[in-house]
Amino acid sequence: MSDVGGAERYDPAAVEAKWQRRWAERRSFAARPTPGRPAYYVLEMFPYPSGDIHMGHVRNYAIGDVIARQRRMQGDAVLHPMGWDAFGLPAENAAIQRHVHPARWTADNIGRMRGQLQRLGFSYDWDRELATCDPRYYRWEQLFFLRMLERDLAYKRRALVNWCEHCATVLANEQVVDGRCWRCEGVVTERELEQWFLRITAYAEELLRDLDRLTGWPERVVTMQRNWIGRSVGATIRFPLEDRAGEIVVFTTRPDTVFGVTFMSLAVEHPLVATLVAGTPAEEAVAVFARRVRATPREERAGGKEGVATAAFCRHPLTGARLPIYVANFVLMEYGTGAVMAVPAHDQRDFEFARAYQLPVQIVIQPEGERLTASSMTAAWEGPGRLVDSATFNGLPSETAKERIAAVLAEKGLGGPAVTYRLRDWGISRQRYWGAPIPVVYCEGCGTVPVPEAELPVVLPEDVALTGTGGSPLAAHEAFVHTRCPRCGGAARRETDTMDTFVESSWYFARYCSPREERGPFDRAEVGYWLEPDGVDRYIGGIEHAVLHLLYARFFTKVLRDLGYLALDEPFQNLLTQGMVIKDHAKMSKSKGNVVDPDYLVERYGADTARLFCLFAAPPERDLEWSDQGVEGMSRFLHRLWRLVHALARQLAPVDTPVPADLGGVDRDLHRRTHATIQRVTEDVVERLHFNTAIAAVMELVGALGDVAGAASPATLREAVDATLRLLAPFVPHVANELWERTGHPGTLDEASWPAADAAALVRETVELPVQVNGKLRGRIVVPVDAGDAELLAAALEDPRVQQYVAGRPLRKQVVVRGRMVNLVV
RNA sequence: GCGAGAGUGGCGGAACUGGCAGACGCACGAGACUUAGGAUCUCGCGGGCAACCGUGGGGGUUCGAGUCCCCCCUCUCGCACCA
Repeated sequence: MSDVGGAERYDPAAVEAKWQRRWAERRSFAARPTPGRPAYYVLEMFPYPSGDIHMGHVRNYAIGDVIARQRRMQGDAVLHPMGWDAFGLPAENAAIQRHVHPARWTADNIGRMRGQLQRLGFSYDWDRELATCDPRYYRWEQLFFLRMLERDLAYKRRALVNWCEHCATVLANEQVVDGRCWRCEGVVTERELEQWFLRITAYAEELLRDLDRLTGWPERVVTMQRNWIGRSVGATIRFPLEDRAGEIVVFTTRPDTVFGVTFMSLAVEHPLVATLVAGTPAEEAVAVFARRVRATPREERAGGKEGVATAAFCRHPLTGARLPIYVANFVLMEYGTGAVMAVPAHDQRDFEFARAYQLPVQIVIQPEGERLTASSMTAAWEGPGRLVDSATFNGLPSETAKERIAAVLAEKGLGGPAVTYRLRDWGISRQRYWGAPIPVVYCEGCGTVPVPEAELPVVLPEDVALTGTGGSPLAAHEAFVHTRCPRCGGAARRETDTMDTFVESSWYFARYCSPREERGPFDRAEVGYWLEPDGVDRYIGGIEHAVLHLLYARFFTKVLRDLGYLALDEPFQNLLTQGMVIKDHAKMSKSKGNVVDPDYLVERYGADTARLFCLFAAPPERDLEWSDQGVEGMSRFLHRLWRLVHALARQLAPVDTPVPADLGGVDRDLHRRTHATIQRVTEDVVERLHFNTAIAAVMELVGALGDVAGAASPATLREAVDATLRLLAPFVPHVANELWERTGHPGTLDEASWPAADAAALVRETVELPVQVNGKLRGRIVVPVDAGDAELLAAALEDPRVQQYVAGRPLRKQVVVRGRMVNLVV
């Protein structure tokens, strides 16, 4: 290549090292509350320190970095922190397999990954870095737990829980995916254990209601959370037992079908089952059946409708009819009351069950324009209709009947309107070592006693034996387990379960406001400045957390608000869920062998190229198909930019030379293009978050700049080059900064302002408009921008190609849209 | 089954409110510069000889539809015996 302008070759490694050093030395990205400046908090979901940064991280953080850098240039005070979701199972597994302590393993990984992030040039405020395994972090979490305990938002109970055999621990409902562990994909079974729960159900209504306020969230995520919370409106109905005290309470969404009940179905786990069958001939059969159902994994239970009759009966609360009680495999103890009133005529499951066990079908809803008969039915009628054989409710539409019947039940003390949620309380006990200790002790005399706040943190001891042979390592740590009861001073044992790591990630975003604060979890002023009242301005992460993390964090935010820590209803005002990084039509993963190593990319092409490709190849919310050749393309663009700017350097007017008002020809056009690009890029970056089109627009400007290099005046060239570098700064900060410095700017580009489009520059005198004949493009005309309809029409008719198509035929209609097009209908 | 989203060149993707389909990039082709080129630069690049035809398929609304309406097909994701 000819050595244009005497410049040396673009060497990304040298340029990037130089600027990264400078940023670190100057603490360029330290977030400082600045009165009079708008605060902007942009956050990417923090990583689990698994060992290495992967392309998914690079994409996620590149998106966040564009936003952070653009906002800084725009004049906002920006908080853009990074930290580590550092507790969790992989650390423990590594310890068992490789005999490294989880703390060591985690710290090493953090060190390595921090270096990788720094080499990518992300503009984090490293002074605010935090790791959740640090006692200075989790001590506050323990405090929150104690406060939740006081308010009965944390509680312990014996419960059926999801147990992952492989991970040897309990999983929350949210962590069971298709009957398998979310992490290791091992089969999940049921176990009954003493567990700590957080009462997220107390917030079900608010979590659901406030979804409507999350207008900055993708609808998909909102819908998933709505479905997960799963609110059902209906009624509870009490069915008294026959010949003994007690009753079966059911929840139903169809109180209108109550007169169609012909039997009862109980879950095998229902507490009443044992007493109902005790000493009856059914006892043995029910026990066998219950054992079998319990042993069946949840996903397989969905097979067929099966059940066993107990010998017991109950009474219909309104008719007094005698109803047999069954135990059935399809009734879930976790939902509603674990008991179902069976209405075979109007519920498909009950219908199938009734047919299988020859139970009566009683029609009580007749659909519009049809006449169902029990004997001819092949499926339940689950739709609306009018009530029949329902005493005083006959003739009512089913919708009205739902309310009337619920009201009557309430009057008579037989039940009443009720709402049920699918959402369960959050089980947070984990029988594992590498997590935050749950701050309670068990005293023989006093029972469960909270650790006094003054004694926090309950520090996780490091000297444990990690054998992998089962059982919590903490339980084997004598010095940790044996303690004194804070209440009576007697001997006591510590809780040896640790907290689910999702607890740590439920509040970390708030801790970033004051990560070093020791007097409390949050510094009032910092939290007030950065976070309140609307939360993180822009949160970016993968869709896989749509219900897990994002629901827990919402819950925690509301709890912290009610505990008086935060004046905040929702943690994340705007959410951007970025797509996966795909290669060869599959998600990049080690097991598939299709990973691209960011280190290699940085080494070979530089961080700027890696970032640019991630941002250019697809809009953020879509999946990104990896292309090695696409990466080459981005690298070429940066080399071209480097050469062009160097070639132009000597032609540029001094910094800040104003562009004259009376430009002509090439200059006028370049000036206009510069400002048009500023406008387009600003809109794409700030409002649409479509970085791919923003980059494309800058590429066009760079192309135009190359075309007019020799012809334009120094002042317009200076303006165009400066604008290009400013617009590129958030995407490729190293090379943009370097070129900025090399084109004579005294300050750094990081400190420069985001350019503003000048409306006057955008004005054009003439425009080229398409002319259609009968809706088909036939010609183009160049007309003054302010041309009137008549002028446009005349110009259109003068176009030779248009004339050819009109061919003297009379105009039936003409459509003239000023500034857009002309359509002639003949 | 319920819910959400998506189908545009060889590929990734543009076209924001109905108004020039395919911006930008990749791949590909031709040429230039060269001892050489996997560097760089220039030009071309939806299909068709053409009239024309083209945004998953079929209808419709409109002067005009990738965009709006109806029906259908395919794919992705989430939930799923939820009473």
